[in-house]
Amino acid sequence: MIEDVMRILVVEDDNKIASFIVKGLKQAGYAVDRCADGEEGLVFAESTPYDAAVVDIMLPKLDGLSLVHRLRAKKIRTPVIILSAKAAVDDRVKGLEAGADDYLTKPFAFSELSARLQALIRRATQTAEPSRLTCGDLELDLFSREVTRAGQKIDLQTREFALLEYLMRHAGRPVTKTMILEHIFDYSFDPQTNVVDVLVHRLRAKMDPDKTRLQTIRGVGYVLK
Amino acid sequence: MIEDVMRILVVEDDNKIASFIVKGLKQAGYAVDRCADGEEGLVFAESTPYDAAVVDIMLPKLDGLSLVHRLRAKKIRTPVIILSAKAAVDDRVKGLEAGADDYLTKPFAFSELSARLQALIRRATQTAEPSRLTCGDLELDLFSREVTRAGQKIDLQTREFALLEYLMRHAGRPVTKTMILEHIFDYSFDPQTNVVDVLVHRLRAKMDPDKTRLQTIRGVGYVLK
DNA sequence: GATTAAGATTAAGATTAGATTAAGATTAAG
DNA sequence: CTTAATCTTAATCTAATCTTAATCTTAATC
Repeated sequence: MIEDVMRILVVEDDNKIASFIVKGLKQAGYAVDRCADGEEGLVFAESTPYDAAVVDIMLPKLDGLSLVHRLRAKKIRTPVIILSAKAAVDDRVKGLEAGADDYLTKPFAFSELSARLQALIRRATQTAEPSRLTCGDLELDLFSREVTRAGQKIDLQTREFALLEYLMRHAGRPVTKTMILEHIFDYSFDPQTNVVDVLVHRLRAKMDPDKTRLQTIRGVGYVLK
Repeated sequence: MIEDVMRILVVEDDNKIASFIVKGLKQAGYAVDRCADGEEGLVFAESTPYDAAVVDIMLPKLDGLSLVHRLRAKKIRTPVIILSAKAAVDDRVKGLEAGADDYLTKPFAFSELSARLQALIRRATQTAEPSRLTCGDLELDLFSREVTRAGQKIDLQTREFALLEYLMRHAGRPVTKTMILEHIFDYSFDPQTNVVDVLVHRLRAKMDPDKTRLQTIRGVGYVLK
């Protein structure tokens, strides 16, 4: 199965809490977008297929419960965890009624959020993430973040690692520059630069200098053989 | 450690009692498996490293005492609480002779079972837990709180010690800043400071000034090699 | 073979994460 | 209550890594 990096949407107006969540999730290897109010959150959640969303209940413009409600009305079933200051049973019920999948009261430990997110995603996708990808003599361990080629350890930077992971998940299929731009750089438009070319070059230098595995398809993009 | 949910095996043929115990334990945060007869219980207990087992004495196919006896014969030391209808001293003795760790007579309050389980697990993990961690030439004695590197004694402050212990327990795997923040500082929100960086720096200065062992993974955290 | 466009390569400058330091605050010990 | 140890904060410094842009190479087309 072809899987990308898990994408999480965080809708939270408090900058401190938001940055705490975003940082933690990024460190855990998720791609994270953050919105500061409900309306923005709705737009994002509608336009991008996130693997899960973390939504505060108290939000400017459009509150969390209404956000979830509207999403569900539009048949968007992105798993949602509601964050709330109140632990009241009534609130929990309201949240679940609105169509949320889980409910967490502040303050919470990040590890708890992380565990619940993972559980939600696993439930939604019905698949346990493999912790290691292989492709020929290439091995990539998602957990320890180690990459080896023919047993030789290779040190990669964050972006390089993300690119190789992406390529390995699409092994044998062409990966366009636009896809890379979107997934690794979070650009939704062509920034008219050669960032991707430079990144590919750096990755190749470390992991496939002869270009035997990571090949160019002119006019299209790249393939990992 | 949050990631290690305690696993409990319940071997009880009476569905009512079993579901009462299982529900309660799950609510208390344990991962619970249930078997309805002794043979099945034996298979489960042999194949999975449970943190504890709750075993009824009267069971189809294989009674509770024999089950414990066979487990012990196979050097499986999972702590076991025996459940029995009889409060007789004689029975209690038999249970303990068979290798059980505790004995509870029906009917019992769930809180009592829970308390005894906790006590058992604590006792078991304390004895099972090594009093000293090693990682290459690094040694950390949890009892005397002494740390040595290549035999050289190193004086660490409380936080530094806690961090090193945490890193050693996760040796070879990346430990994110958020994990450290939560585990060592008990912050459930990003305090927007560099406490972790400073702590890591202090630990390194004392224990690995060359950064050969405690390495940085940019954008993620740290690894102890 | 000349022309042109895509991609590769390189290096400089900008940016950012992390390292280092030190001062002030806090806590524990005497 | 005083002192010493330790912790937190914040400012500054350093090095990793990202981006840009210029130049070079290769492949396709006429």
